[in-house]
Amino acid sequence: MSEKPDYKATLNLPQTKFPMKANLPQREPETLKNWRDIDLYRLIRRESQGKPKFILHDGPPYANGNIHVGTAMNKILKDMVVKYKTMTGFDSPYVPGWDCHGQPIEHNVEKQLGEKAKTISQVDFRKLCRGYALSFVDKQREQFMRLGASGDWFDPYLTLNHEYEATNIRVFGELYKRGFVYKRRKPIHWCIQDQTALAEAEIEYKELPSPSIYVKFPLKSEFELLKGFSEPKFIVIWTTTPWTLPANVAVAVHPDASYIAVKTGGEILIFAEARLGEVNEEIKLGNYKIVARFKGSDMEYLKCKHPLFPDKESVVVLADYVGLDTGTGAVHTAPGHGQEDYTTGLKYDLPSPMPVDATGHFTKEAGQFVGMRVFDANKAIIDFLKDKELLPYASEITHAYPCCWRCKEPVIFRATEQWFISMDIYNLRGEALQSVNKVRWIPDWSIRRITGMIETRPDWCISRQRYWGVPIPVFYCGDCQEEVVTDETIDSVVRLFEVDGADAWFTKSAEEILPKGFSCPKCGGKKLTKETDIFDVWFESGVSNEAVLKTRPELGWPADLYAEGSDQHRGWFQSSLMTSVGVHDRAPYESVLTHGFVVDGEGRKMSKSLGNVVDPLDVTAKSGADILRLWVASSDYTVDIAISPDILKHIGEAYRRIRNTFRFMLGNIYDFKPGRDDVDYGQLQELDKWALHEMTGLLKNLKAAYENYRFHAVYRLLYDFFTNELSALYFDIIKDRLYASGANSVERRAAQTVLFKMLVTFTKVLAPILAFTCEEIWSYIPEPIRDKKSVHLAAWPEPNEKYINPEIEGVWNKIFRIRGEVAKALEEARNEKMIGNALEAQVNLFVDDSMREFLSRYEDILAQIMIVSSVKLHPYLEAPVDAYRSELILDLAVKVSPAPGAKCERCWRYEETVGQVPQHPNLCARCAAVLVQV
RNA sequence: GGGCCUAUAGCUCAGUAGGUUAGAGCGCACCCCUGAUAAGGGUGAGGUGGCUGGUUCGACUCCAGCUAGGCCCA
Repeated sequence: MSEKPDYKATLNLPQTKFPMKANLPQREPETLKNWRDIDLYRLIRRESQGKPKFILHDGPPYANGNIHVGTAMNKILKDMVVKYKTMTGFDSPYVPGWDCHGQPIEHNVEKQLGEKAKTISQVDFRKLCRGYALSFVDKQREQFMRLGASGDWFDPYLTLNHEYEATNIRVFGELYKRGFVYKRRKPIHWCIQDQTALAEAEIEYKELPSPSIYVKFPLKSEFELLKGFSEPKFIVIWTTTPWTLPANVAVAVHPDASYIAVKTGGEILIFAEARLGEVNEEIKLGNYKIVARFKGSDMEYLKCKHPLFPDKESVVVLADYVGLDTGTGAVHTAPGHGQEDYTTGLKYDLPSPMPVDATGHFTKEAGQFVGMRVFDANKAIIDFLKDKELLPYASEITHAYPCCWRCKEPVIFRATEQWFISMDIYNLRGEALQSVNKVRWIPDWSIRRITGMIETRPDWCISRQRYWGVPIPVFYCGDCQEEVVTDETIDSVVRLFEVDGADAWFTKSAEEILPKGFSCPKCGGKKLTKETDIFDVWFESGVSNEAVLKTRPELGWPADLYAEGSDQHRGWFQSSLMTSVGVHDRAPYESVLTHGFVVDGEGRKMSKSLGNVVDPLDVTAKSGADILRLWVASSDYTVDIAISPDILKHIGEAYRRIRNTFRFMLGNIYDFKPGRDDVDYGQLQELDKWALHEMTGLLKNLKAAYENYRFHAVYRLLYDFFTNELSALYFDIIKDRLYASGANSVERRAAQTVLFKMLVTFTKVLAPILAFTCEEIWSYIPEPIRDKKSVHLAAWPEPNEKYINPEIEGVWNKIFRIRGEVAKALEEARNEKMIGNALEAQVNLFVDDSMREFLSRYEDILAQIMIVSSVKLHPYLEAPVDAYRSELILDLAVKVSPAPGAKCERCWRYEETVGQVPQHPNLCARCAAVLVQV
């Protein structure tokens, strides 16, 4: 029985326990547990001590619901920044935060309470809100941590913390002192049933009938363009809310629209020309004549008599929003009853009467209509107008009308006193714009957006009529009604909140809060009352730079970076800017990075109704957080980024490619001991030097990409390198050396030296992205190199200039170009069934003299590089007609022929040296020598 | 309706300051290998550059309009 020697066993084949299958959903939680066990975050803090700071300040997500793919992406992005900065020598603490107050939480707690919501005390209600918010902080914390984000998760900042709440007061006090704060009436949605203000999200629209009437406003001013007519003149308006007429102060017309004066039956009516047809149908103009035609702007500042109160006036104003699709092109304007009217009122400095009380009844300001409920007053007003012959048309229409989410009754717009931060009194707008210019905005169009928004934004309304939030710390004198805000009052509230939190505002009286014997600075009154409004939550999150960056010793102000979605140009970027500029005259950040929104594969936003929602928890559970992280890294976040099952599938495939590349490196260094087996640079083969050169160039590009937060460039650079330079070239070529050469031979150790360097380098360089996988790989790296407990503690691999070798790059680019052409020729030979494995081939290269001279220097390794058994050089002119002719390289022909010699049973190359060594008749000389040595 | 932004192969991305047949990787097809093996290698087929006009000798690249989509306003 002749047994063939088992030559396979004599090869140095890869060995590693690093599994090919990632099994991330199981493995990642183990890694997380390990990080927790060693308290990685503290370890990093300790090792970073004394290094320069890099502060990425976390924008607080709202403590409500589960995280979604957008928030997940945001946290991953931030984590990649922090991990990178940490590795590159910065002390980069990350303190996550949560926005814990506000209407949505209040709303959900109310829903849970049901009927009980109406009887529960304010203090008890706030307790429930707090519990609700904290429960979601817990939930989201787990979810964020699962993504691999490193941070001070168990000591986050919460806007409901006492000290944080106190900061609001301090900042408000400062802004007040500097004169930015003022009070003014502004219309808001108001439910007259529940007697409460409503947020936009608490409004439901229902189809309801409303009166539809035309009202004639008698023209009081002399109108130049109608000078020749003695008839009474009227501007005709259309409205569906007659009850708002008592608050009328103006009639708005479109500046550019054409208006006409129509003479009919002894009077002249003015309305938009475009509306003539319908107006005629509705008020039956009869025998009419157009006596004048003019632009809306011609009527500006004309005065009308108020149709209900003859001693009052209504002025004609211009407004772009006046539409010509319905009505008369003239709009009754009551600044207290509508958003647009309010804006127009501000522009023209109109008074803003509010003749409606909180219960929806007219006050005495409404004259003869006093005491009526607004919706009931419609009829009375219509009758009154009919009586005065100011009502040319009355009917009814059905349209979408806003209703209260809770009681389902129609709501009204009602002006109430609100607190504002002025953009212009002390030029906060201008200061903010200047500050913006000193900030680095990424991407660069971001500055256009923030600038445009600041230029046009209205004053900031910081008050809400709510329970769940931080009270606005203002007192009122019971005697002179004056608002009282002094250093003293602010200090006492700050101290109170620091100890007892904002709840104390609701449990203590003004007297208890204020210092003993405090009296009104103006009149000396002693009976003070408290403001009932609370802060807009944007004000709260806006002061985070003050409450967090300035108070936590490990942080610093201003932040180096804010990184949020592009919606925050209006939100947090701005609220933070305004509070900071208002108090410190500069932005709270040095740079701001903004990313787009997550959309589906078609670029559409995610919505339940479209059924295209991707749940990050789902992805993590099924594929792993590293898949999600790789997806984030692979996407260009400066625009909207897409996610879909299909995209995730591709990411999964890319992940496997990356993982296998590492597995190859790990598998081939199993017997390599750094410090013992390293080969000096000078002893490396040229190909090895080429690999190090390429790696060094890559490292430089990677650093530049990371520095500019261009993670998708990092991903692409690495992925392409793994595929093109490593898998297809370097790895493929060195396999022969690694497997077949003597285990301790220089050529094998040389390749291992390079592999080892690459392994360590790439593990580090990918760690900010594949946080889990790189940690896993790290645990497989031999001890002396793995001096840190975690790859995230490791120092960034800086490029080694020694490896830069442009000459080698030139040479090998040339060789690889030829290799590419050889591959094509081999493919043809394969298709012709001449060969299968390329090792069955001999490659005959027909090249011109200079090329031949160049290649002859590499003649003995060309076969190895082409991964064929033999390469022979010939003059180009000798190329046979059936040779493959290159289209890429001038004067290059390739003729593939069967390799001479016999197949070595160990290395599978066809060698004429097979059989030279008698003990191993089936081996080539090289392999035989290896075995003899052993 | 307004502001900012996007639109290059099925997917993710490159494309320098307008200039030869628009690139890469993945995926796909076919082939090889079976000593990276639920791996690896090779070859190849895929693009009216959202659409319509304009400027130019020449436009994916500049301008205008339109369409689709995103964020923020109204």
